[in-house]
Amino acid sequence: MTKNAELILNIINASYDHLTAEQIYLRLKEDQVKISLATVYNSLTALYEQGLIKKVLVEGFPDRYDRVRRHDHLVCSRCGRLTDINLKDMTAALQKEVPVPVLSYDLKISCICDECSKKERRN
Amino acid sequence: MTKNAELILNIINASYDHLTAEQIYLRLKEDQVKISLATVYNSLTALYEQGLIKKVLVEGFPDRYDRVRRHDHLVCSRCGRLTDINLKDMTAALQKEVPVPVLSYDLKISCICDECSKKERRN
DNA sequence: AAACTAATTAGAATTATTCTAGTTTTAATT
DNA sequence: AATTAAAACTAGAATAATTCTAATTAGTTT
Repeated sequence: MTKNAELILNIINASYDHLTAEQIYLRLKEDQVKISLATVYNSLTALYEQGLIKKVLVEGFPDRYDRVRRHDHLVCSRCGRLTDINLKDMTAALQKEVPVPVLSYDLKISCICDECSKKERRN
Repeated sequence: MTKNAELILNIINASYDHLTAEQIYLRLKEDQVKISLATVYNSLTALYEQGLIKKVLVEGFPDRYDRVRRHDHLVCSRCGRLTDINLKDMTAALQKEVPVPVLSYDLKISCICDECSKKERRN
C-alpha cells in the first residue's frame, strides 16, 4: 500500500459521495497533494484489485468509487445521483434461488431524487 | 420505428444472449443486412430511449443489450457471462424501505458460472 | 421527375481509461 | 554518505467504446 493509495482510500472511506477518479484527483490537488491523474487511476485499480474499494457503474457516468461496507444504492434516473441505502443483506435468500454459489450482489434502485422532483414540479 | 431498428429489436428479443452493439452488427451482416455500425448504435440509442430495450452494464465489458421483460441477472465474476434469472418482483417490498418513489431496480448476482467452475477445478 | 424529409453512412471526435517508457523517490547496502 | 536496486510516479501516447457531424442515399409527396 503506497502513500498515495492510502490517501485515496481515506478519501473514499471518509466520503458519502461516490467520487470519480477525476474528482478524487481534484480533491487531492485542493489538499496540495502533488499527484498525477495516472497515479490516481493506478491506485484505484490497485485498491480495487485488493478488494479495498468498490466501483459503481451507472449508465452515462464515469466509474464512481465506493467503500466496501455492504449497502445498496438509490440511483436518480434524472441526474445520476447516488444515495446509499442500508437494506437487509439478501445473500442467503438469493442463494436459495440460485443454482451456483452466490458471491455477492449489486442492487440499484432507480428513483427520482428529491432535488430533481422539485425541479420537475417547478416546470 | 425504422426498418433497421425493427431488425435490431427482433434480434434482441429473440436471443437470450446479451449482445453488444458490435455483436448485433456482425449478426446483421451474417444475415446479409447492409447496415453500418453507426446505424446500429443510433438504432440502439433510439430503442433505448423509447424504453423498448435495456442495457446491462458490467465492469470491463461494453454495453450489452437486453429485452425489457422484468428479470434479474447472474454475472460470472470470472468471465462476465450474463444469465437471466427470474426472481419475484421486489418493487413493492423495496418501496416500503425507500422514501422516494421506486421506478424500477436492477439486481445483479455475482457468481462463478459452471464453465468457469469446471475450468478452475481442472487447474 | 423535382422537392422535401427521413434514414443511413463514413469517418472524425470525444471520453474515460489503460499503457508505456522514462524519471523520481525511497529504501537498503556498502 | 555514496551506490544501487526497487518501487512509485509521471507525462503523454494509445486504446476502446461510443457519439457526433456533415454528407449521401432512399423514400415520399407534390
